[in-house]
Amino acid sequence: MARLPIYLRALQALQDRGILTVSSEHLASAAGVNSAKLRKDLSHLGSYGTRGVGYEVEYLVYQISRELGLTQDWAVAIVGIGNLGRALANYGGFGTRGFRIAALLDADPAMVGQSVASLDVRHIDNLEAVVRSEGVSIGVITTPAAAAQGVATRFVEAGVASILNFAPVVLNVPDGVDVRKVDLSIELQILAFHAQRRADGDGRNAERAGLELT
Amino acid sequence: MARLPIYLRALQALQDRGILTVSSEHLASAAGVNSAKLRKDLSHLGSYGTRGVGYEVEYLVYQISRELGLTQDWAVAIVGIGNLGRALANYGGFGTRGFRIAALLDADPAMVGQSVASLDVRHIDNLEAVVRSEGVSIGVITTPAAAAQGVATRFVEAGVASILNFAPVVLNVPDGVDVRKVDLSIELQILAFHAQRRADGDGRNAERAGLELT
DNA sequence: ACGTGCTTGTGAAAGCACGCACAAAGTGGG
DNA sequence: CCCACTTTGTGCGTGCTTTCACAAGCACGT
Repeated sequence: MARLPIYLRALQALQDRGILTVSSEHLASAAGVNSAKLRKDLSHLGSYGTRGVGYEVEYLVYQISRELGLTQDWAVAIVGIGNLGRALANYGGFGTRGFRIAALLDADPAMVGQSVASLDVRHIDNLEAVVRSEGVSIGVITTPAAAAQGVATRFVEAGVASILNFAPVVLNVPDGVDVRKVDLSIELQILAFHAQRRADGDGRNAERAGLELT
Repeated sequence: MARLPIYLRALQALQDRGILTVSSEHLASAAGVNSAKLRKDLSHLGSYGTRGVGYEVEYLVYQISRELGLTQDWAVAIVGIGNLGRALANYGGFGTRGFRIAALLDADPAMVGQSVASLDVRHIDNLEAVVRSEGVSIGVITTPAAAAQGVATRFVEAGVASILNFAPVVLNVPDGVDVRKVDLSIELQILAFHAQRRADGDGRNAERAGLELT
């Protein structure tokens, strides 16, 4: 389920506050979901709750981490060391969650050799070698749109079956390869869409109110 | 619908290649969706296609832009000028799509006054004033998790009803306020989850095959 | 030992999204 | 003018997701 990471984060926040057990109602509101949904999600992992009490925070953290595969560590390669690539490389929240930035790659010779987040940027031609030597299993693409498909294909051919794509293109990959897309501009457009619907609705209501007054 | 921005991007790519009309089948494969779904989505905006021919690219771009509210321009304020905030400020893809970065805000006095993407970083205390003077209607939060809720509340009180949140917390906002969340670490966790399921499945199959051979 | 009060886990209903498959509608050639 | 071909728009069945509502189960005070 795509919601497990959210639960995990909420649980870790509770853990930091020293809370030992939590009810589904509580955890659900912290995660922003319905409590029945949360209970059903958790019941798919097994019965880890105690009726009348709730869930033991620490045990649940462990179970969800295991289910998500965070007990092992995943080597991540980032291709495209622009502003966004650098921001990701410097983002501290990965290491603590089982993810290790194993390599930074770029096509620009001026970028190669620079040190970013205590890693040397290497040339994209080394992609296959890096994937093999570092055991990379997750690829992150932060290149311009035009370069993204090529990088994705090389990742796939090198054996990387999980790709996180920040470039604004739909990637074409074989079955069995998992691509997730994050598009900042699309998020803004969706917000604008809802904002306009709100405004349109207000406008229409105002008009109608006006008409009714005449 | 959340898919309209994807269609729009695909259409603009077609437009750049000088293509004048497109069939639902074609556009759907470019956008990575089923053609029936695409036709149903488009039919909700009205009947803009011609049977036997397809859709006129330019007209469809205009209609979707209008539906998304991209014909007006939206002022965006970014709070939290760390690596990610800077990356967003420098990202060029916004201006061309009706979004204008109107202000950059940060709580750190050392950051205030610096120039990022030809904008002066201003202190967070000016949030309400900036929202009013620039007509900000979309707020982007790229602060650390601990500061995010406070910023969100100030945005809401200043009249901003659309928030894009990159901080790893669930924001608490009143009804009528639209929050979208982008969490890089969660995306990686979902990829890891699927990767592990693939691996587990392989393992189980291998085991079963092994057992069947004994 | 027993009842009271909470909380989980889940059956059942409702809602929704997806995709097939086809009728309606337009185009172009003969 | 008609026919064959293409493509849109949509009715309908199917399966998944979400939500409600409640029985089963556990802890605690008496």
